[in-house]
Amino acid sequence: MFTEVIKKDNTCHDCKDISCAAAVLNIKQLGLVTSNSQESFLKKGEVILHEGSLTSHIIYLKTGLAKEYIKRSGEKEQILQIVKKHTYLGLPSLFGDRINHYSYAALEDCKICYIDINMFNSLIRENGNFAYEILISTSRDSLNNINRFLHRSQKKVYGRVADAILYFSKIIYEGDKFSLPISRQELADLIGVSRESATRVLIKFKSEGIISLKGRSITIVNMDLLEQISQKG
Amino acid sequence: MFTEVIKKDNTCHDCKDISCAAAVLNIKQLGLVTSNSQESFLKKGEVILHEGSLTSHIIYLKTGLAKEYIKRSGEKEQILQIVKKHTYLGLPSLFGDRINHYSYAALEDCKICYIDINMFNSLIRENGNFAYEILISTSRDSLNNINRFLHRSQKKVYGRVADAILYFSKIIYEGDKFSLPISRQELADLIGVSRESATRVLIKFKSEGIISLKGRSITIVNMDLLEQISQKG
DNA sequence: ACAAATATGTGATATTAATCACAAAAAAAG
DNA sequence: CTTTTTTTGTGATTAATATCACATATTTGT
Repeated sequence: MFTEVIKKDNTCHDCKDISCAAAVLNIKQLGLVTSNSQESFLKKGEVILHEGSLTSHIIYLKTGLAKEYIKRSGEKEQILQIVKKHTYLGLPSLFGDRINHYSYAALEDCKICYIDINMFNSLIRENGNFAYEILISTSRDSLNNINRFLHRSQKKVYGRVADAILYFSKIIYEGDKFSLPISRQELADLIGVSRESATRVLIKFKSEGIISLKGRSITIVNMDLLEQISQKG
Repeated sequence: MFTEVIKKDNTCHDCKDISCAAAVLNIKQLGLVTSNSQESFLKKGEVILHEGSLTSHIIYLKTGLAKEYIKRSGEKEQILQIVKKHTYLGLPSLFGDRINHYSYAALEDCKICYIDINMFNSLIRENGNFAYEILISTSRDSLNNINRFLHRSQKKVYGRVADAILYFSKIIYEGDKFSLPISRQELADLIGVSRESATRVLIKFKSEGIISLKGRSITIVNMDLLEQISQKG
């Protein structure tokens, strides 16, 4: 019985955290994935993947939260997005030029799966439905990222901070009370403003009763107003 | 002989402007594409596709140049990129939610091909190699766009204008002498600055001998310096 | 528990680039 | 070939936000 439990945890077929895409694979293909993938654990703060490295494996985030970012020497860090569990990391890089374009670091303890890229590619070529699911996920990701960037560039600091709070509320935590998984500096890097400006606006929102704020804990008090600020820039 | 020429122009198999992806289809599949697609012509300035519309057909740009942009009422126009021939328009929108997220307008007279989306989708599902090619093209597009946005947001006006000039030189025209296909306002919309600022910087570059400029014609005189300005922001 | 290191908050100042208000030039229309 | 419309260029002004320079918390390590 004990060995059976271990076995369940170790096959993709029985994995609770299986991806939407892998769900369309047949038993044989899933078995292939099982024998060509490797689970691993990372502690909060650890780097999962570094930009510039060659993609030797696909990484699938089974549990936990990570940041997707770029940090070039001399430049300030830019956070593209916060990545939730059940997501493949760096797919566009794999299909683009096989060099990772973004870095990923764990914001919480994470469970990840390394998957062999050659097997991953052959699955795409031999199973159109799998390919289709991957296309859907990369397409949505692209639309979301570009959408966020486009809007950001039209907005002033108030609108951007409002956006960030709504992003954590609606996309990441799906609730209006949460604890930010990132520092003020990182929040600023996520929305492309200075740390000081981000801080100031958060405190302004607090003093105006739009949010309640204590350290990294935020509760949205006046959602309508926050959305209005996000809209109007 | 005359009819043969006509026929050649009208089948995908003999199309000079066939996409990389379609090139991996077999004869039968190409025949299917031929009978489910329709060529069309657009004049400079015409809108090819409007954001918010439902994707009823995939559009493939056979010849000409177009701009990919977003224009919401009240907001200023944002140009995402200039699209060259041999490109599918709006693929991420098709796989995302079937609503077009971007608009496209012809910057030159264009020849386009409307392709039925149901057939396109079934080709992806039944031909993994085709799917793979589509994945490559959407992935590269996504990386390029996000790369451009990320760098832009770190740069001041000088760096952005330099970027735009280099973009037309290296990506669009592949030469250091070209005529801008867009107005000053559109150039500003492409790099996210005001028209006045864009104009001022262009003139500054001209007066410093970095480019020669007459109306919309640009020749890059000092490429090294221009690249340095692009790098240093 | 204490010291050191790191993160956060705050005011003053500087800088950048947008906006405004026109003038000039170029393109389109008649 | 004019007249009208659109695009482009230019100076002055304004507004937004980054930067700097610290003070104050908070976290981490010993």
